[in-house]
Amino acid sequence: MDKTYTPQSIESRHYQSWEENQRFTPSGVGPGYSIMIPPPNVTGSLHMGHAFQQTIMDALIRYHRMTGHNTLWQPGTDHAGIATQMVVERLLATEGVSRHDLGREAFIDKVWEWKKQSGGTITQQMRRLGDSVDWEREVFTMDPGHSESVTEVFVRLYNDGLIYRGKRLVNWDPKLHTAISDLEVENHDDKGFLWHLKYPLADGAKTADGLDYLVVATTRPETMLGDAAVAVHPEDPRYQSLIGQWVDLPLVNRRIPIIADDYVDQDFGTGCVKITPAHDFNDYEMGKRHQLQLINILDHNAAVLPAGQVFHYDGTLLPDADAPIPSEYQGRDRFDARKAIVSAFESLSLLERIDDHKLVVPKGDRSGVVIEPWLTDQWYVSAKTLAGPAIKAVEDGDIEFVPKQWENTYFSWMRDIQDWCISRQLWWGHQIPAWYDETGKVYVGRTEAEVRANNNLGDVTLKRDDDVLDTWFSSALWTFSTLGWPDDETLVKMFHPSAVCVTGFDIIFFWVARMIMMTMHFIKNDDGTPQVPFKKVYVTGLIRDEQGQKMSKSKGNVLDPIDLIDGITLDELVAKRTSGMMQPKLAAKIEKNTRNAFPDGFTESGTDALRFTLTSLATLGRDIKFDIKRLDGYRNFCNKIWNAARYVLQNTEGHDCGQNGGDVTLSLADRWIISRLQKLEQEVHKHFAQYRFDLMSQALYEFIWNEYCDWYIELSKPVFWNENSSEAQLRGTRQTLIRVLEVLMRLAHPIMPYITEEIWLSIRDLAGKSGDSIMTQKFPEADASRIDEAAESDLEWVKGVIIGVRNIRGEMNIPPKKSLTVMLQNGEAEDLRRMNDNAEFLKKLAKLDEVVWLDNAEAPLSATQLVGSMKVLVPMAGLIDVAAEQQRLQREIDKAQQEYSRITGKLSNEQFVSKAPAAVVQQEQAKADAAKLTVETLQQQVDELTRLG
RNA sequence: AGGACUAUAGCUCAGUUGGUUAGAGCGCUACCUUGACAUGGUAGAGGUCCCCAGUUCGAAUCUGGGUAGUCCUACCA
Repeated sequence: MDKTYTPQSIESRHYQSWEENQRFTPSGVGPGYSIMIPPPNVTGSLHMGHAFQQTIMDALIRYHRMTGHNTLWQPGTDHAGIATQMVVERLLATEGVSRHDLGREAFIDKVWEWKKQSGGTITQQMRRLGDSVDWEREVFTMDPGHSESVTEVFVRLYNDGLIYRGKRLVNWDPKLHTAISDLEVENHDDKGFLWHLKYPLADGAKTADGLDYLVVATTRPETMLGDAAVAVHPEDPRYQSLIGQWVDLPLVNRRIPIIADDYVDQDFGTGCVKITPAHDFNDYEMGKRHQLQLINILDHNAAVLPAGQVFHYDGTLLPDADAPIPSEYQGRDRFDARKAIVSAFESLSLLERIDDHKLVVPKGDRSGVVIEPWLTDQWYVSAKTLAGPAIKAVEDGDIEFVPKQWENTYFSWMRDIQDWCISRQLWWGHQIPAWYDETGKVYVGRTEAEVRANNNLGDVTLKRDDDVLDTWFSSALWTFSTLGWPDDETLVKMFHPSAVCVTGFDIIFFWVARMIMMTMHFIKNDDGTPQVPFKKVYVTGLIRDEQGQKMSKSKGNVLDPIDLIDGITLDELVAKRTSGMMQPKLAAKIEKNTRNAFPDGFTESGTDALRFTLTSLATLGRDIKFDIKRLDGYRNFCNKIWNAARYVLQNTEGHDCGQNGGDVTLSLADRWIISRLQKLEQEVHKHFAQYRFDLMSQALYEFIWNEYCDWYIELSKPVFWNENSSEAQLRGTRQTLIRVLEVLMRLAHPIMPYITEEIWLSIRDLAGKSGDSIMTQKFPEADASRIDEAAESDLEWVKGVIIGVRNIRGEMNIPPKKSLTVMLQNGEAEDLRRMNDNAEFLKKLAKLDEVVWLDNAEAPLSATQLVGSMKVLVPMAGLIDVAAEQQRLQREIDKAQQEYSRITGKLSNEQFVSKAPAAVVQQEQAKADAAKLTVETLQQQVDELTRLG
């Protein structure tokens, strides 16, 4: 092995070998265990969140592979309709070409081209991360197989009456020219205005106050062009007499009725509300109740139409109805029209006042522009029906969220679920399998031929629906469509339901909930009951930057996991973060922040260190602030492992490690580390079962560094370097040294695949193992018979003495090189036995010349530490300042005295003694006794120093 | 408006069913280049567990209230 740990030189080598040897392919043996990767957007690249989730998935997959499961990790990427289309359009825009210039087919060809080029980025990143996904089964959501599933699901849902088409208000994105679902709308708090407009009463009517107008308040004055009524509360005394009367709508000269509806809040503004059913969701509902006219005044750009279009609620145009729009507003953008309309009201003295107003503005999550409620024909999924079983599955525990509290989030959304608008006016995506004849009648089928055949259409002209489906409609089928549904269900039987869905809380609604609904509708258990897509949902926190900010490209604080693995200079990092920005103005700020946060860029850490860092952060909380210091620490940990392995090899290679039998004598240290190892194995299994990757990492770190390296390796040295060691003793320690390391490599492999493979291959033979890769080895199982409590407490005693001596050295500034004589006094028979058994360990690790047992003999002037009741004495003879030692002892005495008083106080409380469990009382009593003994013994020692000194 | 979550060492975080002297890493202090490792070793300093009240023999942990912060959902023109 090389002297230094260089991750880059081992990582690519092993990944390539795993892939070439098809180690990621399901074994075909054992119970099925599968995870379907949340498919990343094909045109993007993986960020820290992906690295985090994929590390967890890979750890689970590798663990289950090693515990004998038939394991499949299904990879793939998502076509991400809007996002991808935008990326490609932006690319085209740099050449001055729009998608309309190209036409639909040519544009889609361009997208495929881009996908081909960019899709490799993600798969390359996944390989670098060590993901053991089954590449042979990789799926892209626009692949023919997946597309076929999408069509099949659409057709079946349509036939089941769960998909319908209708003209309704939708969230319209006037920039992207498509409908989007509720979930894709982000509500932003914003400061705006409340315009108070006067609407003159018709036919000479007057208000209770004698005014000849009503005042309505609005945040969107331009919508008045489409007003259909003014509403008041039915019990509002101010307007009782006006209900059923009319107002003359200014500018457009239409009469609109005054209606009563208890939706109106009497206390807000004037208590009068203008109703625009075609441009507001609440108004739409009210309009429906009162059969008001639906007057659309905007086009797909959210610019004002030449004339209002009046619809009925069944979506048909009312050709006779008239909603004229004055020419000065026609064709003007909504915000432009707003200004013009406000000033028109002002010049007509119809603008009462303008108030500042805080409001919530809906914006498209992709485009960022203000969403317009707009009347269009769209396809919907009746979500309520599908939601029923999906809710029940979680209620019944067929699906469990980890952590559990996310179930509430899920329930609250599912129980109030709205119909899902699934059509998108895009070109990139799964085109809706619906055809229209010349009368506009719709036919749904898998293909045009099927539609014609099923409906006896002969050679009637049919036109396919232009729209595509919401990307999430397709990804909702992910768990079963990737397994070959509907053509071949062999793999569905083998791998479905998947074991766990590892994802972020931000897509519980988008994806998790919809997967559950769709899967349960289409996939059934043998007994005919709906089958869930996965049994667990492991919800991870979001990875935030070092300040706790969400990572985003526009903030310039994203981290590319590969940069952490390979390292990157500050200049390169700055360049990366400031390139291709939507708002180049921010570049200077980003550069400054970056230089400030990472003045040295990143040094190479390797995949294993990154993965270990990510798992150690995987607590069951919400947010994770990514602290680069943690990564540094775990890179050092990898280095520690590397060097420990070097030590092990140096002392085992070319020696007899008992691979071929032979007598073996185990030292106390050997028995101790073996015992500790069994407990570690138990712990790791437990943490996997409970998804506590943080505790698992911590347990491994703790064991490897603080037990194996700090103590066990050090304790092996006295055996190896003692010329009196027997062949059996040497063999025993070599064997333990190598075998414990070998087990540790298997235990750590799911988290740190590369370094464990590298080391495992070098020590395999010495450890008496065979096989081509650690990946296919059995995961360690604890052997309870090897737990040795006696060895553990003996070794604790040994450590206690050594630490006691080191403490005296440290506190008294005795040079580490200086050999000491140590005396043990006031001990019991057990202490004597332990001393005799472990003299070599003590001498070597505490750097002692000798250890002397004092029966009743008087001790010389000494510094003292206690191990239980036994005194560990370091004779002072010129080494130690008496006063200093007395002071040090006094501090210890004070501490113990405090402890003693605290506990005796507790014990003298009758309530405590009578009500607390006997074991607790006993334990407290023991603690009190120990503290008392400490005080007495140390006090005695202080007196002794006074007497002798 | 409703709901969820968070608050523990200078920083980033653990702390299971109430019983610890409240832990880890990083950082800090002192000492140490001994033959796995200075990406290291040894020893150490550092905490009003956000505040108040309650339950209990006993509260970082349970309950109620408050403060601060984060997030989700909904939204009155």
